[in-house]
Amino acid sequence: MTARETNPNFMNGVPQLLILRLLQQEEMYGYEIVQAIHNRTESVIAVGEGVVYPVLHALEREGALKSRRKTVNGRSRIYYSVTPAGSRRLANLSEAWTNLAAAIQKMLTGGQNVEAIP
Amino acid sequence: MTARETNPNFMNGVPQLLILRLLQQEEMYGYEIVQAIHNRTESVIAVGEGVVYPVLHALEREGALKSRRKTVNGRSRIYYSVTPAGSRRLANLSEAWTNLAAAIQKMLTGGQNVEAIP
DNA sequence: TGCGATACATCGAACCGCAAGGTATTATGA
DNA sequence: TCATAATACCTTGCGGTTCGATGTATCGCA
Repeated sequence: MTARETNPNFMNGVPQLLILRLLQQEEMYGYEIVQAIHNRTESVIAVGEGVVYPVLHALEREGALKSRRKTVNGRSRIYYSVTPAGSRRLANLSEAWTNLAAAIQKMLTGGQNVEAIP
Repeated sequence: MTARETNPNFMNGVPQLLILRLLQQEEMYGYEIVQAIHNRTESVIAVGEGVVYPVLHALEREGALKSRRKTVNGRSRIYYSVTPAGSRRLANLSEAWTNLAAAIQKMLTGGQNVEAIP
């Protein structure tokens, strides 16, 4: 085997994925996202604000999210929602994750070798 | 919320998990593991030797693996197999992964909020 | 005899996620 | 009333993983 291609950091970008998914369902602000992930995964996943905010900024910079300022009860919030580009991004990440999870699951539960490709 | 607990690097240790799983099924050596992961996941996951060897060394150092030298066709190979401690480790990692994957899958496919805990 | 595959190994760079810290406002409650 | 907790935003340094490149040596085959 001369070509040695591996996958660049195949595990990364899960916070990205979750955030995009949440925002596709519903407009949300940073602090709310932190809690939403905590609640909806029943504490299995708990990302802090130090993860969420940088991701939001990066995604907006890349055009996957758009934001609008809104003041509620004297509290200034920045609501984010996905753009069409973000929606496409979500679809890609989502599929990649599904493939990955399936592959791992298969290794964990599955038996021996895959049949050799003919 | 004063207590801000998150999960320490929840995505890491997948190579560990896969390697332990392979070795539980069958004694293998490093170079073989690299290809086995490649083959059995149908190239969805491709970890290089630079990932596998350090993990093997670390796991052995921690007592999760044991090794024996063996020469086949004039080629010196180091075969690894899991110890009881390694088996326990595998069980833990495996369960953690399953929970994680389930939580993410639920967010990706699921609808809205989880019902509030009564 | 020279190239590709086998088989081991290490190291630096890159990257990500985490904890911790910082600001400011509003609500709670002692 | 005055500290504390919760809301809401944000940045930065650290640590740990993973990746890619590189190195060595042997074997088989053309």
